[in-house]
Amino acid sequence: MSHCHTFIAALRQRGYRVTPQREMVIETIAHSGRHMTAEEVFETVRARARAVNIATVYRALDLLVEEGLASRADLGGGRVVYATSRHGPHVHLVCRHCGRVTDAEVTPFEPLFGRILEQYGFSCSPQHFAIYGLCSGCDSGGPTDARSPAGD
Amino acid sequence: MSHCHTFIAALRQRGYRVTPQREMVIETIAHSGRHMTAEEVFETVRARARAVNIATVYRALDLLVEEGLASRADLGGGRVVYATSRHGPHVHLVCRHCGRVTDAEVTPFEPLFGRILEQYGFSCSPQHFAIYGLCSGCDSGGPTDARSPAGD
DNA sequence: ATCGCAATTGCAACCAATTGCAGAAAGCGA
DNA sequence: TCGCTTTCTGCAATTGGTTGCAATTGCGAT
Repeated sequence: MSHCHTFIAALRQRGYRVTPQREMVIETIAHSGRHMTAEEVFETVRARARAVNIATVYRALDLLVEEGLASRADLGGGRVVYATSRHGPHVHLVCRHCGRVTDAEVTPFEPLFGRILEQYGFSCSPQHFAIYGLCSGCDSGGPTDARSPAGD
Repeated sequence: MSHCHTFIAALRQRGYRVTPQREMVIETIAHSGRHMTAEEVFETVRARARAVNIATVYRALDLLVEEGLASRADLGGGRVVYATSRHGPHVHLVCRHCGRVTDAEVTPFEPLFGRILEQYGFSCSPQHFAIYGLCSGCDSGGPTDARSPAGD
């Protein structure tokens, strides 16, 4: 189901070496079926082979992203998550109050992205960034920033 | 034009102390009229008072954001920029190839944000994040950048 | 103007992520 | 299967940003 062998074969085919470390990183993100931070990947890999170094995990993830086999999404605030490219594209809605991440369909964004392309010549990559805001729980009660009562 | 005294008065009114460090940070971002990184603010402040510590600049900027007097935009890849709240809201389009930032109007986004609010109960804060993608120069194939930075 | 206290700062330790380098090992050819 | 070459890994040092704490200082009370 997770097609690890596909990713591994892709690496080999492109002249990269297949090492146990890379194999475990691939299996980790492929089996999880969700987005993971590098730290989470590291912990999972380390449960199987304690000697693996975190620098290696970062480098393996970078390689996968570079080769288009995985995607990296920057959720802001230093949170970066990875998933295999088989994890379909979607938009991350990140609550800037509670930090919760909601995955949203890309479809409703497409007309807007088309318009941005027309107007600014800029083609959006929705899976690579996060939309900041407030989720339903935090919007109703919590105080927010973003307003300047002292304006002028 | 930069209304530093307004921000300073706002701080004092809310019970925060007005220190030379905070004053210089406020003046720096208010006078620049653009987005600045913490490092840039630090360098500017340090040109006036060498002894100021960068941790203080970070804390001052955090406070301003917390109090709604400044806005923080996370451009991804660890790039975080600050501006006073007088700098009107807009969306940052960040090219993930050449790194160029284009400021876009918020207006065309609003219907979409309304729809996201309906569907997910999530209210977007467009000035706080960046839209990743490829600018016209990088999208067309050529890695060379030929676009002028659209304001800021 | 001075006092006193709590907020604020500078310092240094800390943390997460990145990088240079020497040794280890993947994978090719023999 | 055995070396050889080149890549890859682990380690340790480094970087950019954050945090705990003692010393400093803004500012209201006196």
